[in-house]
Amino acid sequence: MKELTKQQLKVLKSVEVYLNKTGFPPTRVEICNKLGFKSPNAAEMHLRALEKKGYISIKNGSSRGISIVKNQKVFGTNLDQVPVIGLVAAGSPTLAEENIEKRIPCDPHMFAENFDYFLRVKGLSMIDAGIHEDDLVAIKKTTEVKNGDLTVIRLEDEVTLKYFKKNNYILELIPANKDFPIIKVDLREQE
Amino acid sequence: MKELTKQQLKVLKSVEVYLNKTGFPPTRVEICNKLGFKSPNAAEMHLRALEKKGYISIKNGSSRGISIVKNQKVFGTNLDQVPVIGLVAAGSPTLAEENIEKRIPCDPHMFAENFDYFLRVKGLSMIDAGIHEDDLVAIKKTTEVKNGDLTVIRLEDEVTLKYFKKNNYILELIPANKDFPIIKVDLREQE
DNA sequence: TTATATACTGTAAAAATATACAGTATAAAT
DNA sequence: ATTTATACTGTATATTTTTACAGTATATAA
Repeated sequence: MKELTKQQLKVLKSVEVYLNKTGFPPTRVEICNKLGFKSPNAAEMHLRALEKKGYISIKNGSSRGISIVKNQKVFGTNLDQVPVIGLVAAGSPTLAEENIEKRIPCDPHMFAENFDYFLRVKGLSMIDAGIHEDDLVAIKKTTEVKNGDLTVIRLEDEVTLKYFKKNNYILELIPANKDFPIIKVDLREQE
Repeated sequence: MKELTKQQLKVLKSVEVYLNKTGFPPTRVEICNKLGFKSPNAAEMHLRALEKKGYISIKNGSSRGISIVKNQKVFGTNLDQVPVIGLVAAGSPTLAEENIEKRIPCDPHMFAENFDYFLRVKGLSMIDAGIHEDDLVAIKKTTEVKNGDLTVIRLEDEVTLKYFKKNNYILELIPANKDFPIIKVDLREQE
């Protein structure tokens, strides 16, 4: 597990103490008061760091929506902390820390195959496949791609979700939205 | 422990389930949705009933400020659920359920002597003793009253906090506020 | 010297939340 | 027949809370 800074550890501990004392998690402001910060944003940023590193999980928009992540192997259901990657326009989505939006406790076997991470969808190019803005798409890393597969493709600086089709040297990337063009790539010209 | 109605039990269980699932307590609206109520006030009233009966404690004004009361003998510090009684103008304050505002987990030995319940102060008659509106006063039930004691006195339909002074048949009740009169009672006329 | 990461302050707005108040409905008790 | 307890609906408001944005300061690395 990723290491914590001194301040992040303080915040984590103060959440645990509050939880033990009251039975519910603290607010940002309560953490500030306890640790002597003067801005709720100080607590917010430490909490988000703790979330990224997998020590806590935060339910967005919920007051006191903090829960501490245990090494939970509860009743055989293996709840891992699956990372959520933002679909950034530039650069390939990787599991590097700076790309992790947060982690969600869930079973990677919840679908037929297991998967490695979630990708948060930006834009509307997949709308005909029922995938909307801000949806989470479960992604499995693989080296084998078959024609017709829905894939995460990096083309130069663009990362997109497209259907995959390859004939010899001609690669076709088909978006699931009629308003978007089919992209054709000649693999002899471009990688 | 006081018995619960069917609905109160449902609410208590749903709080426990939510807590186990998320790690933090539900809001009134979340309880409503889970149990099919259409008004957050439905949840509120059941929660307040559970609080009165000592099954949960609620931190007023805090979101999700619900904690489930365990039979806590944690580390030797005996945390009982001490009831809070509203100082109602008419009738004697008793530990009967309808008078219990709520319960607070605390050690009855936190002061020198132990005590039976808290009384919530209404009015300003004790202000010179440093007791203000809405303060909680720890009350010990007793049959022996000495002169000079601060006592809870019932006179006909009035319940008040007063200093106690008795000479033969003349009882004097002295308020700790110069703006309030000393009440003298001749015990041969009135009980 | 210019980034880059950590660690904040300060403010503000939108959303979530607790909670008060005024009703309605129903069954059981008086 | 009227009260009483339980169990709600529906609405509204004040407060709490999250969270975004724009800065500042400092130390370390390139």
